[in-house]
Amino acid sequence: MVIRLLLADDQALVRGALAALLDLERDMQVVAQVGRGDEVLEAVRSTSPDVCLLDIEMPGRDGIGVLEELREQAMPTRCLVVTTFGRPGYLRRAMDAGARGFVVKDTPAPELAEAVRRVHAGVRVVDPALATESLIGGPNPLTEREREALRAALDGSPVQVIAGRLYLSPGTVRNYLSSAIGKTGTSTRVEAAKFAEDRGWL
Amino acid sequence: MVIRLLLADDQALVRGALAALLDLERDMQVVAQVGRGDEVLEAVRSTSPDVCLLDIEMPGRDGIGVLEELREQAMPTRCLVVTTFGRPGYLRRAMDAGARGFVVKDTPAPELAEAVRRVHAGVRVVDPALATESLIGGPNPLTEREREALRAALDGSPVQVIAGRLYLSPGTVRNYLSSAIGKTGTSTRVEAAKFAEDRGWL
DNA sequence: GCGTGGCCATGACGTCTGTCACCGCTGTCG
DNA sequence: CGACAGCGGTGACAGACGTCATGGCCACGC
Repeated sequence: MVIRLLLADDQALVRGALAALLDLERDMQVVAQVGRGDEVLEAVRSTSPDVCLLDIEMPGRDGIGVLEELREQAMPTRCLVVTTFGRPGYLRRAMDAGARGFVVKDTPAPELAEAVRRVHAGVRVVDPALATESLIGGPNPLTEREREALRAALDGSPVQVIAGRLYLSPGTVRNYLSSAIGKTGTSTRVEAAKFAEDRGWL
Repeated sequence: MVIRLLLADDQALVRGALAALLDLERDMQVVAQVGRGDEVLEAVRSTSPDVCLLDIEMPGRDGIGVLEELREQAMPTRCLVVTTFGRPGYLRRAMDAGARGFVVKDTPAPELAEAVRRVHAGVRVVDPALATESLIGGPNPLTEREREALRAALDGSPVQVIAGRLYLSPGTVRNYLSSAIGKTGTSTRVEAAKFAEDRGWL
């Protein structure tokens, strides 16, 4: 009656350390570890774990994408997202994408095992502090196009380059960015992009 | 004859997991864990560990600052920096600040214990891939003022704001940023700032 | 049917940005 | 001493940026 676990985290050290920690629990067993998002599905297929621990930021495919992929394939595995600092927007998107739990790596270690047990039992687990932060942050006011423009503006690229990446006219891009600047209460597109990114709006 | 360890990492889960991993080694014992940079010195004083594992990004005081502090206080502890993805500039600055080793969290777990042993034995340990990356990155071509201007430009602030923070004329700031843009081969200040940050030039 | 809102675009406007030339001042090194 | 590099500033200029008004197109809801 052990809970079979899969760990997905790009940092090998963290992954191995988490495995060591969870393997100490008598009712848990780590049956697979992967370092890339696009390796999760295959690992789930071959080992059929009870619970997946997913990081958000991974090469290959990010945690949100993995959740969507697992749901599309109707895999019975329940997923607990374990990620670095709480971007409230990630919480919303992760739960929408099918996550059964969401905790940050800053939580005390003993709580993780308990969160795994609750997820395995079918209970949804969300870090309470994150949940409140997510509510006060409010919903995402940006349109899809505004988000795309902001994502492309994150690195400071000129409007012409952004327009090229989005196959849009430079004027249109400037309009979207101007709108996003207004909605975020900032004064430059880079500030708006960072503001939105911090809230997980991108 | 066990190696006494102190762990400093802001993510409680990672910290606890690393402790679990390293405590499995017969010749190691974790004697202290802290989650903030400004708690390291006191912990070192009270537990006098043989080796410190330091993260770079921590609240309170970053890893580089901790290294400088420990050296100022002439603490005999040897420090191994264990951080997320390799910013070559961090490597250089960490070693200059007194680190005895530098590895990324992406390294295979078994190598960490070995790195700890080598640091404890007085050998300097540097991830080979990072060392080469640090060399090809070349030296930092930016002047002190250019770095300050870039740091203040990282969030996309307008020149006026940057000038206010640096107590400089807007024109001067523009000149520094223009110079930095030229040196980095970029075309906007935000791109230049990100470019420099990636190389640890800030 | 008609208002609403997102999408895409254009044009005009004023401001900000990036570049360049040039100034003086301070050190430092041959 | 003169050459040189960094620091701080000014002025001018082309181009980029942010704002606004306006237009057409489409989908949705009352």
